[in-house]
Amino acid sequence: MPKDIGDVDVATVEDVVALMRARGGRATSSRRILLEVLFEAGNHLDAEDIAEAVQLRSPDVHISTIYRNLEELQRLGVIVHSHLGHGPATYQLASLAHAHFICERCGLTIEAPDEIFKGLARTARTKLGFSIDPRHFAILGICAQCS
Amino acid sequence: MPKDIGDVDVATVEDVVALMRARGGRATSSRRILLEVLFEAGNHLDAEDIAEAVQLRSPDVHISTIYRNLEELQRLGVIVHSHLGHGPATYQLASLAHAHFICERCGLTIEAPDEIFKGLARTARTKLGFSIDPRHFAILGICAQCS
DNA sequence: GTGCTTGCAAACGTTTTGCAGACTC
DNA sequence: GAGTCTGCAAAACGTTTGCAAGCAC
Repeated sequence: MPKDIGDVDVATVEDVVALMRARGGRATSSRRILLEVLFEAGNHLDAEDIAEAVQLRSPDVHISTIYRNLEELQRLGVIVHSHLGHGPATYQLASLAHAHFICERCGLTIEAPDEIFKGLARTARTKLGFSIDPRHFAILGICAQCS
Repeated sequence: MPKDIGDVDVATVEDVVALMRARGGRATSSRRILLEVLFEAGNHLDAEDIAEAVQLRSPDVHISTIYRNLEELQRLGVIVHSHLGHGPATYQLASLAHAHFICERCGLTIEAPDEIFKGLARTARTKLGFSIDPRHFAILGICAQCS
């Protein structure tokens, strides 16, 4: 699966900080801590989860700062967000993004390997001229247990 | 593509009203008008669109009544809702539901034919035991014009 | 009359915004 | 010092809920 438009490969917190400074941004400690959390943590973190983790290291970082920095990091292509259901969006490093299957009955979340979309990607491109990126919204359905 | 769990085939407003009464519900005029709107209108109507259309015929119907009735109609399997982007959900008759491809750049919405998902559906079932219903969340990507 | 349904207002959860002060460069 | 970034409060957005009055049966 192709990366999202604008995805950037960055391996460390300092890489991203350098990128932000190169664009005229400042290297603030909220940003560094937010990035540390994103690099260390697992997937499927929503803004609230991230805020809690950041606040363990710096209690006064406000959730609006989290949102503003998440937005900026998306503009830079460092992270992406996805919608796994009706709740809050989840954020992850762009390089780790993947699609999800979610069971409508039990909520089970399966991280879908990219190969599974190869056929659909080819058909959508040849029949509709459309290049899919199946990672933004989850695909609902019924899991093995529930069916 | 299989229908959503609980989908019901109903051809007319009166069919649905009869169904609701059979379950102990009342045949109110807000409900009839809401159903008329759903049967007459095109796809991709959000709650606000529906409320406006209903209010042309009965100005005092409140949007909370619209939401309550939409929810009940979903419980009965008469309609489904889908998420085409970051805005409000859209509602349609379950029998007309279909998947969507949406361009991340220009917003173009393609109504995806069900056959296009056959391969993915088979792979997901055999590899993951998961039966997909690709109609709830749109699939993002880049359209022919934008790429 | 029973009890489902409605309108209204108020709350909800998530996200965005305006502003004045604080910080980075 | 210029301009970015922050915390806070408040608003925005789509949706849900509590309640008392209204309506279908």
